[in-house]
Amino acid sequence: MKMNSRLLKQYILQITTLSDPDLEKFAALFYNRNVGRKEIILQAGDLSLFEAFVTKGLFKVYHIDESGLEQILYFAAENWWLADLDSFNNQKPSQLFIEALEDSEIICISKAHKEYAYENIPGVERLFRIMTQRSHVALQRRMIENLSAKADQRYINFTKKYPFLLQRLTNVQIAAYLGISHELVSRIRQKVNGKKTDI
Amino acid sequence: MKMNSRLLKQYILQITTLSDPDLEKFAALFYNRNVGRKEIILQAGDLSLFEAFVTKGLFKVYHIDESGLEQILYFAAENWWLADLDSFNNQKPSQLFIEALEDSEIICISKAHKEYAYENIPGVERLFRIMTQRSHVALQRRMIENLSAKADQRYINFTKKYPFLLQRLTNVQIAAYLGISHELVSRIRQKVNGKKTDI
DNA sequence: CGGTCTCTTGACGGAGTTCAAAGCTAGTGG
DNA sequence: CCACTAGCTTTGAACTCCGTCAAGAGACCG
Repeated sequence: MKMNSRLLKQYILQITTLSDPDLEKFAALFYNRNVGRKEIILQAGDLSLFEAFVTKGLFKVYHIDESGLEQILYFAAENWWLADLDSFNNQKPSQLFIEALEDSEIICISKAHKEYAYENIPGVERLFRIMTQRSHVALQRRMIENLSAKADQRYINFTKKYPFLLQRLTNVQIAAYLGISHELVSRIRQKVNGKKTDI
Repeated sequence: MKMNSRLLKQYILQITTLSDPDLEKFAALFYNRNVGRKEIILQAGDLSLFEAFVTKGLFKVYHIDESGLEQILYFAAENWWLADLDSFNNQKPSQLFIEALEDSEIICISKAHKEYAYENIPGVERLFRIMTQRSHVALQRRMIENLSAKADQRYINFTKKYPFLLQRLTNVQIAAYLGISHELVSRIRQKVNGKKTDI
């Protein structure tokens, strides 16, 4: 427990200031959970019972449309949060799936404990406001990029932004994130790698 | 002033509970501003000096890419907020433009006044956390839709979601929001309207 | 009235999808 | 430890969707 919450505390202090006792108090509200590869911790239709911080491993957060195709909203590796904001905050059925892509470890907080933290630990409300604002800004940027850039540019931007994820993901997963076919990812990769060694 | 802040107060009470005095105190931090059609109230490169709530009129919030093309992040009519979160909160140069599409009226709050509200009016921090979470959820849904649906379906969804905006927008603006060419918007509209009267 | 903006329509080309086949990799169980 | 399967990647070919270019026809404003 101590080991895993250390990452969380580091993360929080990068965002806002929280006194040491408050930090401990907040961290104590989380519980540990190990998640095996391919394990699904949230299904569409379920109520999201917890919000989680990833301390080890990798997840995909995705949607499945009427024709059965997967759209990946985001990947979450170490130091990322896993949540379906809509389902968790408004206590309504989720439209998303969350699945582990590797054997992983997360620390979780329940809805009740989070409400307790909002009410009783000064600065937690602020922490989550800032976190959400940051995700929102990041998503806005991705939206603009998707509206303007072609597939090959989007792939290149992805490799620049998440180089540490590249070898942990398959083409199929990257394709579902970029909104293109996996065959095209393969072709773009060939083209891009070709250029690299063309010196 | 009284007239315009009434809309704001109504809006806030739909989201969270705020005591009457606190509501007044918060509303008093805003100032009125009239904005003429085609007036630009934020330019890329500028620092965003205020956050605004629209009480009358219509705006577009957009980005311009290297090739000079416009991508519209969102439209804001009555009861919507105008903000470049990144620029306003982190006090760095904006990457966005905000322009009035009609003669409009907004009420604005400065960075300093907003910080004051966060510190001194209980519930304001919570208000903005919830607002940001909601926008984020909405943007996530739009992202998923853009990843999966084809142009005609996206157009249809747009008309269902924002019927009240349709007659206030041009095809060019809708196209810049959907990420397609305005010629295609025209063609899709023909096709869809054709089907409607095909009874 | 003249200029600017918008909408529509057609023709063409290019980007990306779909389908299919084959090779490759890695995990699994006998 | 090898054989087998299942999933991943690559490649080609046909097809579809959509963007671009171009031109004409309203609509609106000064």
